[in-house]
Amino acid sequence: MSLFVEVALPVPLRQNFSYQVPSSLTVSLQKGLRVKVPFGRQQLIGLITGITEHCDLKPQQIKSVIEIIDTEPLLPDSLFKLTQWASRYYFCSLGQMLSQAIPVALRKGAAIAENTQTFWQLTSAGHAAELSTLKRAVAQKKIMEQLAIGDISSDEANNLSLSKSALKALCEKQWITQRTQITHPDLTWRDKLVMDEEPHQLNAEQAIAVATLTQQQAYQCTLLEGVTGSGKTEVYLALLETILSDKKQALILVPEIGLTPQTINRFKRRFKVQVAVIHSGLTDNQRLTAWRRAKSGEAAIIIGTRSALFTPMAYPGVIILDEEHDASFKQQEGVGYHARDLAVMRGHLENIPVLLGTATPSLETLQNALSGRYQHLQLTIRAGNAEKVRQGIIDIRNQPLRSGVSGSLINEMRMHLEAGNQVILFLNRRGFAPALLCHECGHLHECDRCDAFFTIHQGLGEIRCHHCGNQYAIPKQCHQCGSTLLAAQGVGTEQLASFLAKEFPNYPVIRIDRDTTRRKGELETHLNAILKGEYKILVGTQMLAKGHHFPDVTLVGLLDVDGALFSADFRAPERFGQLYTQVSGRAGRATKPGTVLLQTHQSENPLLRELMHKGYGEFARNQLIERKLALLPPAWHMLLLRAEAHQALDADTLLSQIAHLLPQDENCEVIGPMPAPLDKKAGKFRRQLIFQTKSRQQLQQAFEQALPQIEALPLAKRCRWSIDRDPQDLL
DNA sequence: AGCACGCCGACT
DNA sequence: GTCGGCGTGCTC
Repeated sequence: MSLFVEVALPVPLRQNFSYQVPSSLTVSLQKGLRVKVPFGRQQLIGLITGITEHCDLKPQQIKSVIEIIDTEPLLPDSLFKLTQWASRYYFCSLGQMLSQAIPVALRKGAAIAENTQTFWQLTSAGHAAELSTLKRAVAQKKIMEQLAIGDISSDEANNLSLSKSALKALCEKQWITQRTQITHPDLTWRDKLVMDEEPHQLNAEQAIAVATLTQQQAYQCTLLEGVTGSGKTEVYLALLETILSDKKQALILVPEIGLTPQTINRFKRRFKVQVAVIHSGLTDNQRLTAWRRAKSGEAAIIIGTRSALFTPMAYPGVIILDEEHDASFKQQEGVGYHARDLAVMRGHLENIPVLLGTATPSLETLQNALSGRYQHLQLTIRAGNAEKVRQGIIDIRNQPLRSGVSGSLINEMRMHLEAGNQVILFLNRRGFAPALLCHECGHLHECDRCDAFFTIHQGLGEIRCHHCGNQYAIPKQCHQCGSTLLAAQGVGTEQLASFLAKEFPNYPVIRIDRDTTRRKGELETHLNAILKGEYKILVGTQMLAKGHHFPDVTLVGLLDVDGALFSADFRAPERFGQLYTQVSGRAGRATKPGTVLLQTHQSENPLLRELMHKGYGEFARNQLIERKLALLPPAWHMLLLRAEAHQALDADTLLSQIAHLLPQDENCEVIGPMPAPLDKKAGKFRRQLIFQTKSRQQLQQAFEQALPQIEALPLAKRCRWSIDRDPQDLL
């Protein structure tokens, strides 16, 4: 009798695949093992999700499993369940979810087994060898001398910069050889936790928070709402002390930009334990090593960005998500999962506490905290009695602006600079100018593949489309009328920085945006230079706002408040509130009070006024009420369907057909199809459809029911379309 | 996503 | 005459 397995494969198809298991392989069949299978013309590695004795497919359609790779399931039960849950929630296949959740090396077939270390050692011939014969081979002689003292691991060999070719040569002479040894996980931290650094004295609020958190034994989600400078990290560290002494591991998730050496060191310094750091810069093998160290329990602390959420732990103790509101926790490519939401689910499944920390909670989390689903802890005291910042609005209606800067802001800058301080200006448009305008005919130069204007990059001598990467030399003549009177329209960071350099020749200016920090480590270098005071004027996009603290900055200017506040996106006010609160929390310090200035055409805007006078907490609570009235998340639940086609009509038709398959009543709403905010991108037309329901279950149920019918639509096969549950933005 | 097949433009 | 562009279709 033959056996079949259902296999989840890393392909973007919403289904599993059945394979026959040759009788030679049926011995240790089990759910969760990896298998190598033929797939089309290629071979892929997938995970067994089920074992059956029957298969409905025609025998000639079924292929056979090539190899069973594992002897034990790849993932602990809780993580297997988490990816399963996530694949249902995000309407993708388990295979798609898994391909985000497991390290690439494992998807290529690397062993789950413990980490191994390779050593170089002398052979008996090597021991007997006469070193004087190596007079002309200095590198080889050095190696032989080292090995005579003792074996050397390949890591050490790298550190000692032993020559690779010399090692190879000695290997060929059979004087030395390699030996691999399984490194047994070092779990001594569980016997006795050793501290490397004395904990700081906690203030009353922090002590209460820590006392509350350390009592949590089972699943419980907590929002730790702490103003900037209130010492959230101290609370994390104190909680970690309890978790680690309880012999349990901690998983710490931080935003993409937050994983700086400073952050990591903060955790590394306090405890004498191994910390596994997982970030995008790791190679596949480094990532796998970190994964194994976490899985074995050797790494007591695992700290990483979004995808680190899926790291297995032998002794799960707590999940901490710092800067909970940060948008980088939502995956944008492929399956758009939200690490915060999945972290909460993982906490459930592992039955461990989850801690969400931020100064500016997302409305989703705030709602859960206010409704009592999450415990709500607050830190309101700023360390060192930092003085409250001075806030001001610069009304720029009818004001002359030079490169986007008003006279009042220039004056204010001069005062702060002359006092020896630093100034930051935020402008969320990189490049020199966001458009190229013909002075004679008024033609604005548009990208030929997108529905967007070209941004001028003066320094590069190029015009670029920020949406598709299209680029040309800056034209000398208008494309429409041939006039040579072309003018830059609007202001970008490049122009702003060069204007300021001229205006303030004695104060060095630095620009921080995606253009100036393209290379790896460049951001770090620039940040350090800023901290050292090498620059006095800092110009940047939001990139500069996140997670960095510059103690000598006393003036922060936000230049494009109007653009940030009135974007088409429903989350724009929330985002602006968070940005504003983050930057104003960072201006100045105890001895140097900070100033935050906003340039706007809407100086009377009630949202702005509320934010400035009542603070983020109240602003956010009112935003929640508005979202409820507008039937928007988190009050209602949203699913965004995007379709892309060369013919706008195809995308439109597909989405209308989908719209007809979705229920519509007082609890379910279908909006669209409508053009996506960027109508045409990279030569393709984009349309979108929003499906909203009053409750989460309704959305799940209704869409699960409609999905097979949607997939059966003929257009659905020809048209590129995607599902985004809980979209971050509608762009 | 890969990978192959197939059909039209600019090159040795 | 071919190389190579990417549109289309398939994967147990």
